[in-house]
Amino acid sequence: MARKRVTLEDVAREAGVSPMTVSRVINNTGRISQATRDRVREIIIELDYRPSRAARTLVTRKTYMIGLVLPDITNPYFAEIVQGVENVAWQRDYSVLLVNTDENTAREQAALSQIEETTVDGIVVCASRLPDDVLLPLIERHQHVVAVNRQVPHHLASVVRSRYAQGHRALRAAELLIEMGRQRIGYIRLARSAIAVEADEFVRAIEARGVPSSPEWCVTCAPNWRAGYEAGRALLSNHPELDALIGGNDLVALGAMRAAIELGRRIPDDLAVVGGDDILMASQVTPALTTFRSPKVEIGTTAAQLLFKRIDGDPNYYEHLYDETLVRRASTG
Amino acid sequence: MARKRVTLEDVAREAGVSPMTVSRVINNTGRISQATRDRVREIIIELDYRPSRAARTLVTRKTYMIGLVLPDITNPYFAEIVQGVENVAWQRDYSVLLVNTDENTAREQAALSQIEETTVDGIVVCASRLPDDVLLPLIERHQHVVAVNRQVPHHLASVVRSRYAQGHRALRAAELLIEMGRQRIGYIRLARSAIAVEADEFVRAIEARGVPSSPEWCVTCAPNWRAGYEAGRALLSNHPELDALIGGNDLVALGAMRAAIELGRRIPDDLAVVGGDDILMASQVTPALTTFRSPKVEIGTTAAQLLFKRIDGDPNYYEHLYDETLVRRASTG
DNA sequence: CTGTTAGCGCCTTCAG
DNA sequence: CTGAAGGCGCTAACAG
Repeated sequence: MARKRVTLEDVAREAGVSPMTVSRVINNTGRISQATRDRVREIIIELDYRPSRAARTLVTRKTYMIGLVLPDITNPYFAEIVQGVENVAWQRDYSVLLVNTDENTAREQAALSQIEETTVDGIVVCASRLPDDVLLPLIERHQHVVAVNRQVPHHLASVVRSRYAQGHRALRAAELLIEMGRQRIGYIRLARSAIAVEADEFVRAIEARGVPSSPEWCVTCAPNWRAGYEAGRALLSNHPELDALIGGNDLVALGAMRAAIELGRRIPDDLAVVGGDDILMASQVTPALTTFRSPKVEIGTTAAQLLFKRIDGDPNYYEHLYDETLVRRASTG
Repeated sequence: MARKRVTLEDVAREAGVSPMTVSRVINNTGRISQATRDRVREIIIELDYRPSRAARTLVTRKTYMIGLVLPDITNPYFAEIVQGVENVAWQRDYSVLLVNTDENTAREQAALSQIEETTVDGIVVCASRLPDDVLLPLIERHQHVVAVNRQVPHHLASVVRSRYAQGHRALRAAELLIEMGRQRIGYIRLARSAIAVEADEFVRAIEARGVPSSPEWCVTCAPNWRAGYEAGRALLSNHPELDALIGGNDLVALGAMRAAIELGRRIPDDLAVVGGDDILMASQVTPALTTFRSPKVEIGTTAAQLLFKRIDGDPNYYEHLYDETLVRRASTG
């Protein structure tokens, strides 16, 4: 059944040249006469020869693959980043090894330590949930890495992240809500997120503006719709006094908004809601969600480009900052 | 800088054993005394030895990677399939090579012909847009392939697909709409989709029920929200008489529904809308979208399982049929 | 239980 | 412009 694999040597024999010549034709390297080049090409097609990646990798040490580690592919935010990375990789004839860690840090850790240089020429790590003391040693072993939405020492990786400080979104959202007269702002922050602000910091920032706040109005949940729904339901049941809600990302905010509606809150009259990354759904629900637009595909393409810069030999690490712009919609009135 | 790679031999030398022994320890194969096993393990850690995948692949002919080819990762439908595939691969210590073809058939073709057996141990192909005469030769070259939502000869690949015939969803939706009294049903079908029904077939099926229809009420568009929006806008502008709309999938139906709302149609009073796969957004918009629920994650896990069956040596190809169940929501009244 | 031998398929290096 | 030799790092198949 499995007829023997066609190798370089087979092609060489058939073409009456040395394996080396065939190799040169394939890689377009060295000087080869047009005649033999054509002849070899013919034989390659005739024999349906396909080079062995493994053999090539063994000697060149290049895999022509990049790794992409992310927490949840079903979050449209990450799906768009994947699209960006994929596009750039495609143009460079690279493949993308996807590792979806399903918000599981153990899995992420395993992935990062197993995806060696022998598997992949470089790595893009998205919004890692791992603490610094676990993540940094892990990326230290890789020659080329780009971190997305995560601060990492400049000598370890390139970085693509928001121009603003961590927690910026939540604080900026709070500011907006206060300006609009909201006085009791709930906050559903994301568990283990590098960009979340701590509850007490959030409380202090709000109180600094002369508005009451409380750590009781802050809850933490996983970054998906279901978790947001449940967190919102719990928070609003326990604290009916809230007149505004900030979600760590759109999915969470949308889940919470659904819970609010089910609990009879009218939005934005009784309750204003703000999200975080502007996924499609945010603009399509009723009322539409006020959120921050982030350039998702661009994040992916830039991350891939910075990675290829390194792969191409540039010894520097870079930092790319992107802007998040507030998009005001009906959920805040 | 790049300190020399640590190899099996280094470990062997340091441990005072033969490379073969080290290999056996790593692969947990053969009988090794506990003493030497421990000793070797120690040295491996001490030297921070990592096996070379390429070298191993070269001799074993196994890459421990599977390929996943799909048209659009930003469609939540496919994102969930990815999640399913990823989970199974993860359990088996396999990696997933993702190829997002961006609805570009040339790219899909390239991917399928380049992702060789030397790169990947098997392939899952989702909803290929390629015509049979292009797709079949392509998958013929691969030892192990699973096709999702696509009919393929039983001797070429395993298949995961809906229990119902092609076009079932659209026809079933039409039936429902007719039952509910709709008389002028528009259809936005997906371009190059294996599950779409042809316009004239659709028209005939409806007329067979004594309801008027017309090919003019059928348009074709790309399977994304934007395209659905534009198709819906055009269709409703040209044919204000329509009182119902069927979309090829949820994204398209949701886009069309948005267009309808912007054109002043009240849903479901003036216009009923039906979608296709039940993504999260379908249940969250207002009015919520009537659609068909498909077991997306299950599709992914099943596809991966069927693939591993083959990889594990089962010579058979299988066919897994899943059910799509109608979910009636407000968009149809 | 452990070692030896012989490649896997390709590319680097050095000769012509 | 082309070829010969050697080795990348690992494991299969046999010996012991």
